Amino acid sequence: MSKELSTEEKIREAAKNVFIAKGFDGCTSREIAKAAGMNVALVNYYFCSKKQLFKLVFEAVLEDFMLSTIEVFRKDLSLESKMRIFIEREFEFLTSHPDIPRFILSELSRGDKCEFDHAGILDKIASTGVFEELLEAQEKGVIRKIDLTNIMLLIMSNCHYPFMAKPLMKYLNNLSEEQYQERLMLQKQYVTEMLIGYLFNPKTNS
Amino acid sequence: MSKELSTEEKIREAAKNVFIAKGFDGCTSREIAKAAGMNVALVNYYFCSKKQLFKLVFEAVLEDFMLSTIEVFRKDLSLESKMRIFIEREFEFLTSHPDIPRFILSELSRGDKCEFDHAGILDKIASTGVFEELLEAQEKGVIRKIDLTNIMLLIMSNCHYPFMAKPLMKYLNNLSEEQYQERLMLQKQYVTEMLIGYLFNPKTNS
DNA sequence: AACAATTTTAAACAAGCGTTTAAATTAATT
DNA sequence: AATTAATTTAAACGCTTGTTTAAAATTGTT
Repeated sequence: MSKELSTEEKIREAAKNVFIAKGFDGCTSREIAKAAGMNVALVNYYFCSKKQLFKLVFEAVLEDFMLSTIEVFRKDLSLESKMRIFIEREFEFLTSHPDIPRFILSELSRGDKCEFDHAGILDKIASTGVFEELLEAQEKGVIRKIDLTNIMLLIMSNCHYPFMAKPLMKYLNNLSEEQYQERLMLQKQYVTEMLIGYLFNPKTNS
Repeated sequence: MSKELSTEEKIREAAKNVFIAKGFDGCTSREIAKAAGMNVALVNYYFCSKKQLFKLVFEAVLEDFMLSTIEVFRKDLSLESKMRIFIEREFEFLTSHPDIPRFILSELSRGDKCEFDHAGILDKIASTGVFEELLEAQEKGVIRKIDLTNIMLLIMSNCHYPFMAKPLMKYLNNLSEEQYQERLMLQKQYVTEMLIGYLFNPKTNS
């Protein structure tokens, strides 16, 4: 635990936590400064404005979120193994960062905050070769012929939503935190089986 | 289009739209009043405070959202047919109200706004007999033996998330509104097939 | 028509917002 | 050690926030 973070880094780190927890509209510059143990004016000294600080934080979080688990597709494994490991790691990442999907979708949905620079993300995903691999597998009849957007949606739906819906599910079903974590680990298995079963070996299904 | 709404109803209606679009933190009392064509003071005259108005709106939206499509389980159809029709109507409802899932999950995740009264919702869902029907189907081996919480999660993930993720998916994949609507309609089919295939006839799968 | 109750309005309130300023402090350079 | 630059601070700026007030306008009642 090296406490050797610069003032700028401390503010950026605190801002990330506060923004993710409360959203851009739900927090104040003073709250961020206090969380970083700093004076309010320092936020603008280093980042010009709350808006600009948010833009920096959001872009970093989005990139980290989209790229953290995609690396598995560079490995030399079968597509099915990659898919299983990808889902495994996606659940692992979200267990540590359960608020990030909601944060990203919420802030993106009111996009007038600032224009986000996402240019590189899809390119970096593409650089793993995952898209070519999927298309090739479709032509070989290994996986179902579905638009990649829909495949992404199927996988992301089943990985992200269980974490986003935690307050609702705990509330409706009166579950403790531990109980919900149990359901999450079960959900990971079900989701993996279901997605693999649906996407792969399409000849036996349709 | 009867414009015969009372002042109170006009404010409630405007508040619903503004809250759903911008969130509790993202809008002001004056904005709601203007959207209703009313004076600011009238908001507090009829609803005491912004917080209380929000609580009323949120509870109504949540109840409407959770109950709008569950009625199909009262019908006299096979469980599989009910499931298909349920998903169909869920997508239909969300096509008209695409922002509601994100609204509910966002506002619930920072629950200190006010305590929400949800007591009746699960009871009303239970009154359709859907839970008994599912448990019975599980004992008969018709559907996979999975905790109801996980079944709910599977269905809700695949119905809600595609609408919540619209800004992200349009952005990442450079899709027009029309193109995304196309994917949504395809997604409905895929989700239906996948869920039915996974949940039903479990003997042939595991 | 006169009165009372309800509804609507404009104006104001203190408190908090993002941001700026200018002075105080620390660090770097000569 | 003296001087300059960079950092940090406390205080203030104008503005918006949620809410309240008290008067005006409308409606209902006798």
